[in-house]
Amino acid sequence: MADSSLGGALGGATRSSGETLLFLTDDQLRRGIEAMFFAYRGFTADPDRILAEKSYGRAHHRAIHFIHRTPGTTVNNLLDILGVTKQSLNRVLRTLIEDGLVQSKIGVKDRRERHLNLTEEGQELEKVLSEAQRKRMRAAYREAGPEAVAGFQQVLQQIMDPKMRTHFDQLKEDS
Amino acid sequence: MADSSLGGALGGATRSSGETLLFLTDDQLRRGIEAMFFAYRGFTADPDRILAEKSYGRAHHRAIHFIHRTPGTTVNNLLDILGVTKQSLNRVLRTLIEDGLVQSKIGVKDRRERHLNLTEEGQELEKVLSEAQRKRMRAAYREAGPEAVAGFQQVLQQIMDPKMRTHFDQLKEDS
DNA sequence: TTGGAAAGTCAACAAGGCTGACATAAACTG
DNA sequence: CAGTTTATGTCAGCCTTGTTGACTTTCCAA
Repeated sequence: MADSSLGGALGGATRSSGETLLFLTDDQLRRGIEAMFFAYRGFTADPDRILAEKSYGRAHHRAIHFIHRTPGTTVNNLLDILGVTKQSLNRVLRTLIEDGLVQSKIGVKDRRERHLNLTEEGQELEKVLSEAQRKRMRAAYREAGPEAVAGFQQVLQQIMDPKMRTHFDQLKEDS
Repeated sequence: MADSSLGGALGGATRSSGETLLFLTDDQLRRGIEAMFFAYRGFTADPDRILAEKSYGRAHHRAIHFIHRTPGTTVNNLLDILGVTKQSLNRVLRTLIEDGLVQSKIGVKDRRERHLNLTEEGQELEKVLSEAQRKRMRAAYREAGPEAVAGFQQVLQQIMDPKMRTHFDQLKEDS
């Protein structure tokens, strides 16, 4: 086989336009996979500690986060974003409503719907949680620099399922 | 306060050397946080489907991954990397050993230790799982390009807890 | 030879996923 | 108006995977 063949394997890498794509080797991919694993642990560590004190879990954090992001959202919309069953979400929402962190209002146009909002107490917890998480992200961003951050965002968006990317893009819009 | 003061807030951004660091606004940070959430779901989706068929879970995948990465590792070392309790890990390891995917050998130098290795069957499952996960990462890397990938790695490393970064770096070395 | 480390086990519990079944109210449709 | 669909909530039960605490066995090392 001639050396000039296109797309041939080269030590696990692929070849394209005569350039070796080293960033696509299985080794590079494995590093990315392990980085995702270890980083996600760090990513959730700070909120987890705060939540544990209040005997809440990550599920509560996610609900609080997205209710904060899209105030007045319906249960169905939240289910779609969070990707869990309504039974699972309902268990979490019930405790948040009982504890006075979330308010559920019957829809005006469609009275079957429940519109969810954070109460003042809910806003406070959201702020504590998000600030703890932002603090770590801010430090990471600062260390890595703006170009790295841009790449970080690009790759994460590609990793998402297309449906989740739609949700992500919609959240981005109403900044 | 004079306008020339350093480190003053500017529309949520910070100022450094006279340059506005837009990538450090709370809005940018929030985007990163949401991207991590949605991307991690995609990241685990493919292996999760395969594992569900075999009635295993993510915990089994993690054990298999790191045993594959560091053959002959001890239980204690694995505990350190995975960051769970030995009871939790033991439950997972027991099923993997019973099912013939993992082999546990008594240490030669220190007979208290158990050295873990994947059996041939274990290697096969590991390959299926990691190839499914790599496939998505490979597509994401290809779409984003090498510079984005470098940034992706940099930011993830900064998000990790220092202790986890040590583990990550050690795994990187013996590539 | 004895203390302590490594490993394993048992029990109990909780969070947070899941399925299935069922209830209710409201909206929609023919 | 009757029937169907939709949105939500709820009950019951199951699974995985995390936790703590107590205890045993093995066995290295001082």
